[in-house]
Amino acid sequence: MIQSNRNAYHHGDLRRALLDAALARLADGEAGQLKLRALAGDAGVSATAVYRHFADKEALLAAIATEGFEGLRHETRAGGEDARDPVARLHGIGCGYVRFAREHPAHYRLMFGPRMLDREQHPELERAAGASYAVLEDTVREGVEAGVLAPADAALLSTAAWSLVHGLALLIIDGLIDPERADDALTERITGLLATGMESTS
Amino acid sequence: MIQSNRNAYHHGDLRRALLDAALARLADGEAGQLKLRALAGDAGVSATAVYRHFADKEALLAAIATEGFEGLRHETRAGGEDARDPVARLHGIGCGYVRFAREHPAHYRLMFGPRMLDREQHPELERAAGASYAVLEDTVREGVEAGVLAPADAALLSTAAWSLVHGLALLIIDGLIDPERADDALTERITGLLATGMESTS
DNA sequence: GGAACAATGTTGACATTGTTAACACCGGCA
DNA sequence: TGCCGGTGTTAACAATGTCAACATTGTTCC
Repeated sequence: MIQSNRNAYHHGDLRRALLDAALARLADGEAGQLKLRALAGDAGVSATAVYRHFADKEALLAAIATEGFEGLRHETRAGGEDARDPVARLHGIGCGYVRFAREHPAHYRLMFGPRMLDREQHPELERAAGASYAVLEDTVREGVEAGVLAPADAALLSTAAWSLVHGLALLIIDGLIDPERADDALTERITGLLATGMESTS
Repeated sequence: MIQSNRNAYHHGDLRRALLDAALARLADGEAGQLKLRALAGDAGVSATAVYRHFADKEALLAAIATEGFEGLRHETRAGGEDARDPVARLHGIGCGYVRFAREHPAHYRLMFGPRMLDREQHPELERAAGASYAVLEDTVREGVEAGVLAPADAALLSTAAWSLVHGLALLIIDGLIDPERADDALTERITGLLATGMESTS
């Protein structure tokens, strides 16, 4: 386990360094596409060295997207943590979701940008994405079982909630919603509208 | 006004031909990026001829996106046409919206894909996008004025509705929702959940 | 300890693609 | 008729993903 073997040739953990470089560029805005040569340069390494750690560019992007989904999972979980009932938890999750997208717009776009078909070729991505969705899904199921959410198809409610926060997140980071308005309060009020329709009317 | 001057040199309406080629490729799925050389080839013309009609690739994409927004406007308008009250009209609009995305996935992705910042540099795009959004917005306003929608901030209701259909549309075309389930009925049930929260509770 | 071997980097080259520059053709107007 | 603007062509360049061949290092086994 070498951890920082900077002997001018072997890098130590180039894979990690490349991912960090990519994350840094995403955090900086970096409107356009990530460029392998640039990432390699950031890591102080030759362009083709990338291929020792990633099959191709798509594999690298998949790895980044995977980490994004892990972050999204944490943010949503944290958002719903100190909520008493499932409905309040859903609100927290929704706010966490949109907040993640707002704080990491380029990263979020990458997560949902490149055709999702390739997810089937990147099991890690598939798993991470599923895990992040499960946060929402599980809470909805909880709510249905607790009787506070309409006993409709639970999958339907999850899909609706996901659609709402996903759409809102994208509209915000694409600048289609006035950035002034785009804060937690907006998310809260909007998710509140859907929550009303999801609540048990019994 | 020459319309089909195929004298081996001057094309007649290359601009239109290029756009049609692009639309055809989008309709064919065409997972990746559109390539200028390919479009030029489809039109039977040299790669650089494109630049006589479009400043650059982005301008061509903007033109395509513009036509997409016009199509979206028509589809949503048609969807809400024969509805009696504003709420029913909103349902129709939502279904039309998602249907457009389902029927033209690549086109829809292009419309929202490339950073929206450049919209400010493409007035046509800006206008078309605004007009398509107005269909939804106007109907919401109608509903609020008619008293069937909650007298909350009308902009909030519009944003919520847009978020929901936009998110749903993207989840569907990105394959994140089981294609089996993705039909008008799904849209209808999901928009129904939000509509409940938007309706006037007086 | 030393020799094979796997892992990891490097250089050089190639194909693709967007884009520009310089030139060619065509149709209309003075 | 001759010029000119609009339109299309070829040649070439730069950026970028990727591969092949080679170099270097770390490891493992005798």
